[in-house]
Amino acid sequence: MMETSTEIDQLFHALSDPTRRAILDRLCSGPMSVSSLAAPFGITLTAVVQHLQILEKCALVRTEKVGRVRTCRIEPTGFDALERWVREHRTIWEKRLDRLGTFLAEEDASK
Amino acid sequence: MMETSTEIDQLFHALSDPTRRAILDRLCSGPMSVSSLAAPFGITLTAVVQHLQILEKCALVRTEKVGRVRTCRIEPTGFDALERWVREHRTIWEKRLDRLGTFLAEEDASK
DNA sequence: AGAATGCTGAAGTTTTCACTTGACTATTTA
DNA sequence: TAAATAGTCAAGTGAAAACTTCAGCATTCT
Repeated sequence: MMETSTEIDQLFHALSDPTRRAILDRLCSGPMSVSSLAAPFGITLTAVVQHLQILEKCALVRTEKVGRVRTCRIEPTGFDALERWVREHRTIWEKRLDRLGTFLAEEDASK
Repeated sequence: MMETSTEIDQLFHALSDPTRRAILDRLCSGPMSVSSLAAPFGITLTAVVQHLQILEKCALVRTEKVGRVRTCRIEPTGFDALERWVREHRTIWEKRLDRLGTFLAEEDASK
């Protein structure tokens, strides 16, 4: 169902995995090679690379290969997209809360 | 891997599905029974209920059954948790960018 | 040159996910 | 009271997700 696999789908999906969020946290201390990035996680290098591909696809991470070393760094674009989504939806949310407020006020007045 | 299935995992996972986000959008126009909520989606009632359970578990939706009708409404708690996560991580992100700035400045100075 | 390092690619496994079917229960309505 | 309505429950299906293993291939070090 839902044939439109949007950017935001991928973004939320990427962030829903604790290992992936841990990778981001780790990259916050600065750029890193894949293997030193992978070191503290108890999973294979391959698995970490797969996570990186997912993070890269939604612009949370950027990687660049020089020689045999691939360096990974945080890419803020994806995070910006998340912030945008949150900001847009907060206003909708607030509208709804206003409506609820009105409803409660009306109910109160009718007593 | 990663035995700690935290709240934020569930939250991001819940929001990663387009149908689930559509359900939220729909509920923004006000509380609704399960069947009228489900009407525009081309999936079974059962499927919608399953989505609702996921949304309810991470406090994005609240439901209440009166008689044979279950009324669904938005519950802002989950959204608050998301905003908190974004806010916390924006500062980390910014720190990283500062560090990058420092790095670039240092590199510049050494020329 | 030879060995170690850093990563890549393909294929397989297990678990989780989104969804369905169909049979059932409780509440309204006619 | 019978029939329609609103939702529930248990079990099953197919595809995607999160890994793994293992065999390769450049690059760098000795």
